[in-house]
Amino acid sequence: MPQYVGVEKVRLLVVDDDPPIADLVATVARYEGWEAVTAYTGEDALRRAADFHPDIVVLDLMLPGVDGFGVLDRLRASGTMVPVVFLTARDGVADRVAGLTRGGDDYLVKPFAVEELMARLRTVLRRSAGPSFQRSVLRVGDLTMDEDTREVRRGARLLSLTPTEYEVLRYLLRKSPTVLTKAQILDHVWEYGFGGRSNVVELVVSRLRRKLDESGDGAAPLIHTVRGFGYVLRQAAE
Amino acid sequence: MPQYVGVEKVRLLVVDDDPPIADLVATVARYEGWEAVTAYTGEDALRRAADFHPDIVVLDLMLPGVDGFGVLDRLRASGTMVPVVFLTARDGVADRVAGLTRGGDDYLVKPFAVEELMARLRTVLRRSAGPSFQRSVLRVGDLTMDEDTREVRRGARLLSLTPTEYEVLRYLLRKSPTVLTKAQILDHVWEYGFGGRSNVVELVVSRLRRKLDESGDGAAPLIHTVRGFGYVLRQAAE
DNA sequence: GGGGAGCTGTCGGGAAGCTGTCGCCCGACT
DNA sequence: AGTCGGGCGACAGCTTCCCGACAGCTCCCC
Repeated sequence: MPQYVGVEKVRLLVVDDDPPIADLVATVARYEGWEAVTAYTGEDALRRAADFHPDIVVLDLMLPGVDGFGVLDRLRASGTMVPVVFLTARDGVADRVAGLTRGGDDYLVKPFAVEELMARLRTVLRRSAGPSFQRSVLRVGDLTMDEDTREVRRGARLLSLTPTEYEVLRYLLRKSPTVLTKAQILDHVWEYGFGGRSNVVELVVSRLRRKLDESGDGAAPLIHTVRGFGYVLRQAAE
Repeated sequence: MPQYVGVEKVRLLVVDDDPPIADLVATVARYEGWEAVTAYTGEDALRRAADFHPDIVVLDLMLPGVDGFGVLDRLRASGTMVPVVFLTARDGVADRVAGLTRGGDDYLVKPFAVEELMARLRTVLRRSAGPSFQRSVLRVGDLTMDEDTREVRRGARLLSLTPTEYEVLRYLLRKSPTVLTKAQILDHVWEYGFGGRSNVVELVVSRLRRKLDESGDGAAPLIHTVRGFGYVLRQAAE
């Protein structure tokens, strides 16, 4: 499985006053092999930051007490340059956040999809690692995905994917050659709280297949159905 | 027997208000060499978690009193990051669960098959163990089963199994070289409460044998009948 | 702010594959 | 030689999957 960020365990601090959300993020991160710690208040966040020394912070801006900006200011005041990825409500303070996202920082609007959050965290870490960071390119067979340029190619042919298709394909790529259930794909790629208990995943996979394989030259299919279980992305079943 | 998670005994807490279900799970886990403790109420669950320090929790969401979510919140509030596998009724709170399971935790719909639950528990444990988890591959003779890719091979030949066949074979593999009765196989691989007191097991074994041994080169049979008792998977009968 | 283009998800029909029942045959043990 | 458990062909009902058609939505451009 592609490993993005060094060999060390990444240390992540998650700050959100909504425990399920904080816990969700922490759990996903651990699932990726990171170390994660949560804080539900601004004060707690500062305390944790002081003794946990995170490599990256996920910070909700809507905190009771000391709000997200306050936490950020105090973090910076204490001299740490740890990169931060902000979480904000949709119609919230997007403009003010935008001003803060220079450097290695970034932000995401709630509700978000966990794969997207993890992708951004990886990107931010990669960039903050130094000026000489290398491109992140996922590859399976003759299919490549450049996560910086968002270019996806089958061989030399450039594919034009919609955002959803891109996310599903990225997840399949990252997990290849593991077989994923539709529920896993739905849970990781769609926003938490998405109700659709439907066949969206099937549909997106169907559209992806068409784009991946459309060239007349009969390229071998890359996305395989494991009937009764899910989908895999990999070369040649046998 | 393949061992999935370290050398220590896994400590499992099972929380379900239906004692037969909780006990069923606990019994199976103990049979696997784990330590298992049950709780039938939310309050009891929290108490047990506090002094038993489980490595993993099976948590029914439909609890009287403090419900599953409440238990989870309080567990997290007390700082424990123990992974959880949820149980839910079919058309129940599936959406709310989804929000919680996008992490590395997992969930299962009742009624479930015991082997499937154990498989998921092992997977969750494996992944939460750290970034360096390795593939889980079961092997007996020249038969291999990769639990991540779901690839099953006899030698180099790739087999194509249906979900039921896959589950039965996995159970036989995991228990090899123990002889299993048809009742054991039925009880572990089929959902509890399955009515078919029939010859389904024979039938699936029959189909499996054909697929395992079909190659013209007369590979030695791997599934052996112990007449009047059951089946074993192992090389060379004696 | 009106119109258009593209994206996303719902519905539903049709095809393919999977599962369990029936029942006959066979081989093993008595 | 008889009895009984096991093997397995055939089949029917059901589940799963695929994908065409369409409608609501968003975003962008004029």
